[in-house]
Amino acid sequence: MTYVMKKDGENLTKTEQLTDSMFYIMAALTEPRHGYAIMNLIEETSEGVIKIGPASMYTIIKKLLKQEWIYLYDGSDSRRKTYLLTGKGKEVLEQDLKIRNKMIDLAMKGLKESGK
Amino acid sequence: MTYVMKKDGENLTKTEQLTDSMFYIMAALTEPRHGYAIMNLIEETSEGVIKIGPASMYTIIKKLLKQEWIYLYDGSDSRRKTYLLTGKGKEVLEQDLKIRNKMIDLAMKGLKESGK
DNA sequence: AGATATATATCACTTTATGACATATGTAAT
DNA sequence: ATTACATATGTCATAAAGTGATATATATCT
Repeated sequence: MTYVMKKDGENLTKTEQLTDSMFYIMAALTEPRHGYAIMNLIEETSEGVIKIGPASMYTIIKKLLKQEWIYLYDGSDSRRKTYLLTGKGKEVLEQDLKIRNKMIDLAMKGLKESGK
Repeated sequence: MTYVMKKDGENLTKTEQLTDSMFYIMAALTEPRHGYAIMNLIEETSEGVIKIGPASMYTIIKKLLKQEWIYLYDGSDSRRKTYLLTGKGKEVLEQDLKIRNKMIDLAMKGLKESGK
């Protein structure tokens, strides 16, 4: 997702789909969580299928911060860094979700009709 | 998805999540389609957000054939190569869908509760 | 005949993801 | 107080995945 300024100054959002890993992490950051907790949440939610290791986790967090889709929510605990979605981050996640749902509908409709 | 043979000979499926692109293409192959048609379907379904170019398309088709998740459905037309999910492919897609839905639920529940 | 849309394919390059490792703190048991 | 383990963050080199540009050929339309 990048924000492009049109000639007339109106903001238009040029949409790009999130990668899987970015989506998972942002999905977890609708409420304040720190990296380690996000890793566990994703693993639990996916029944152990999706595992985001520390390398992926902290690489992606850095990227999301840079985009300003998440922010450092509470640095009070020096050991745990807690993050949360920004307003822009929520918008990006919502837009992504919309497309993800469309693709899932396509797959589910197709499987149903192929009589599985 | 890889199939692992247990000591007792029972088949157990060790699950791995599909990449986005693999998922999109497999979602399109619940009915017979050729590469070019898949590209268009994905672009249309996603309202132009997701674009799979020929490089990605044919690279991934090759990979899916190798895994035997799709097969060459009808080579009658020498110009168009039509593909379809195999039984194994359907299973993989269904399993993937299950996890995708769980992650989407997490995101939607979170967004809702964050009062957006 | 020329232009455009359809259709498949490959190559070199970029982007993204990750295993292995390093570091440090909290917590529980001996 | 020491060992051991879970928690927690971080980096680096490499692997995996994705893609823009380009090439080739056929079909369709004017």
